[in-house]
Formats: sequence, structure tokens, C-alpha cells
Amino acid sequence: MSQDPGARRGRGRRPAAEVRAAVLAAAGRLLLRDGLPAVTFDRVAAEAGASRTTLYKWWPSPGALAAEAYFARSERELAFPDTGDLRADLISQLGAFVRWLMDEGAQQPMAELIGAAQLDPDLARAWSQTYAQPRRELARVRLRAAQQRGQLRDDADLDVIVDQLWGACYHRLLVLRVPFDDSIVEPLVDHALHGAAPRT
Amino acid sequence: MSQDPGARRGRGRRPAAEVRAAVLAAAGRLLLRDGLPAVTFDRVAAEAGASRTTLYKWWPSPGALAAEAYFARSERELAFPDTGDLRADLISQLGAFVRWLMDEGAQQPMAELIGAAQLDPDLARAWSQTYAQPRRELARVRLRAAQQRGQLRDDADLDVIVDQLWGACYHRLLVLRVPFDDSIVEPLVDHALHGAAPRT
DNA sequence: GCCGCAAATGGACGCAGTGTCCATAAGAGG
DNA sequence: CCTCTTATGGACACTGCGTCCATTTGCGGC
Repeated sequence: MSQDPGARRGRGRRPAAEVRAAVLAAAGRLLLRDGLPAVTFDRVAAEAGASRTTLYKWWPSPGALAAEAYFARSERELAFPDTGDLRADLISQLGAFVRWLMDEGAQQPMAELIGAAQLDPDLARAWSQTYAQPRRELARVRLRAAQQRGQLRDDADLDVIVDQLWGACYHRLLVLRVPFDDSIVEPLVDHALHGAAPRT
Repeated sequence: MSQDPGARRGRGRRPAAEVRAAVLAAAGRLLLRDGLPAVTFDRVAAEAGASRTTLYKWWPSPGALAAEAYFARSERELAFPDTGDLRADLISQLGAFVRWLMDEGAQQPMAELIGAAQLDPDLARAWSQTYAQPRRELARVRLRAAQQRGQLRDDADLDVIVDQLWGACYHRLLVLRVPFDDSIVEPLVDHALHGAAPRT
């Protein structure tokens, strides 16, 4: 009994895994095509051939569903390179981040998800656990390695460095809302490493 | 004929200025008391003794109204000090910003407004024009003065410095959503000025 | 001082989305 | 084969948006 994937099922049960996958796929599609406001339980249910009741069981809010759908689809390289050259690795990683935002269309969903997280505690939780904290930790590990090799001052505050590098990008994305590209990466890293004051 | 401010007016006309003031006051009150989601045209109209129709004439969205109401109420010191001591001035200004966020309860409305701006173009416009761009320009002016006095390198990117200093705070506020206080200000400024790499 | 225009008013409408309920149908496991 | 689990469709009230309308009233012109 092969099922036509597009066919409407009857009323009864369907395997949980199948439903979840269909819902996540539908939510991701809606998010990328029409933006976060289009990710409503109503529309996702219709798009996935599921019922709203089912969605309420697994996700606390449309925002949380959208976040999970987005990260399920962008299961991407989080690994932080360690070639021994801190400056090159920072430029490489930060540049990849900026190009991902700008060239691969991640800018819009990213801004919308972080934005909605300020108003939806469930989305905020999902966002923080799935994305923000892990990435921060990876960067911290890489910087700690550099510090132990003497490439950073002993009294350097690693968290502050992370905040300055990635925070600068988020600042332009969320607060200033101005376009930018990876040409800011080199100055950013150099300022973080050597400061803006004249060398004495 | 002194009017009891709390009394219900009749149906007809009321001075525009009076209505606007009442609406902004009501919106600000709702924003601070119950958060941005409570600032709906319905509720503000009821709270201000105005009608929804009137609100639609002046504000394109509840978000835009909330933003205007917030900044009307927090008409605060934007002036950037210039004592000649760049480090001290940066610490002073950035510290005031962080204390305003944390101690004066600006954290919640601020995050909510920036968040909603990612989904509401009208709010984004109001936010950018009223707050973000003017502040950025003030900081830029102060940094340019320092640069001309030789307190910053000639090839320093002033925008990047602003992004690194304030962006780091917004990063913790919006992206990481972790609490912080003005103890991060000094390390932040020192890292921005002197970098995290060992002095050669 | 009267009158007409401008402007705010209350209240209606349809629409969309949330959150919750129910009886029903159908897969999965014993 | 039978039962239990679980998704299903469809209903409900509620809130908010966005847009109408006729009505009432203040203000400025005459």
C-alpha cells in the first residue's frame, strides 16, 4: 500500500515521526517563503496535512515551531577552525557567518526569529538552547586555546571578545538595520585584537 | 469650564494636541506596565478615552505608536561627554547606557521594541530615525574628535568601534539574553582601545 | 453671534489567529 | 483479533486588525 505523499489521509492516526517531519518541513517552507508571520499553526497544519490539535501537543507556540524548523533545516557547520593562526581563524569563521547571513538569505529569518524571541519566551528558550549558547561556547573554547598559547593576553575577557565580534554584526543586523558584507570582518577582527588606540 | 481629566467626553471633536498627548501617555503607561503586546489600538484607545479610528489616522501600527510613546517619555540625555579623556568618556557614556537598561527598567521595553521592529517595518522606521541613527551619529562625532587629536589610529574604523562597544551590549540583551551590569563596561572599552592580543 | 466645515466619536463589519474542547477514525501492539 | 493509543476534523469563544459609517461637536470664518 504505497501512499501518495500528497494525498489526504483519513481521519485516524498517523505515525508521530511522519507527522513531525511533515510539520517541520512545512513550517520551514513557510518561514523561508513568506516570513515568520506566515508561520501560524493554522497555515502550517494546512500545509502539512496535519491538524492544529496535533501541533499544540508538540510545540508551545508558532514561534518555537518556526525556530525548530529553521535549525532542523540549517544543520550547518558549527565547528570552529583551529589552524593555530587565531586571526585567520576568526576571519574565516566570522566571514562565513556574515556570508551566510547575507548571501544565503539567512538574514531575514534570522532577524525575524531573534526579534520574535523578544516577545515569545518559548521561542527565546528554543533559540538560546539550540543556537546561541552552543555557538558562544564553541567560540569560547577556540579563544581559550589561543589564550593558553599566549596569543591573547592573560587578562583578556573571552566573553567580551565574542560579544564584540559577533555583537557588532548583530548590531548592524538588528539595531541599525543597515546592509553590510564581509568587508567588515577584517577591520572587526583587527580592532578586536589590536584595539583602536595608537600603538605606544 | 475646567474639565475633569478623567471624565468621558462626548462624541464630537476634541483638540488634536490633547488627544495625541492622551494617547501617547496611555500607550507609554501600557508599555511599561504590561509590555509591548498590551499596546494594542483597542486597549490604548480605551485607556486614553479616544477611539480606534483616531489612532489609525496618526499611527500606522501599534508598534509605531509604542515606539513614539516610549521615546516621548524617555526624552533623555543623548549628549556625549567630551572631557578630552576618551577612555573616561566612553566608560561614562556606555556605563550610563547599561545602567539605564538595567536599573531603570528600560531593558524590557527596549528588547521588545527592537524585537518587534524586526517584524513591523513602521516600527523599524520610527526606531531607526528617532533613536538608533541619532545616537550612532553622536558617538561617531565624539570618536572623530578623538581621532583628530591622535587618540585613535588614523586608519581606525569609527563605525566598527561603535558597533563593537554598543553591539556587545545589544548582543547580550537580544541574542544571548543574559543579565549583565556595568561591570562589563571597563573591560569592553579597554578591549576596544587596546585589543585582546598581547602588546608586542 | 451664527454657521459650516473639520475632526473625533461610538459602533458596526469581516477577517485571521489563538487556545481549547469534543467525538471519531485508524494505526500499532499485545 | 481486539484494544489502546493517537491523530483527526470541526466546533467554540476570544482578541486584535483594518475599514467602514453616521453622528456629534469644537473651531474659525463670515
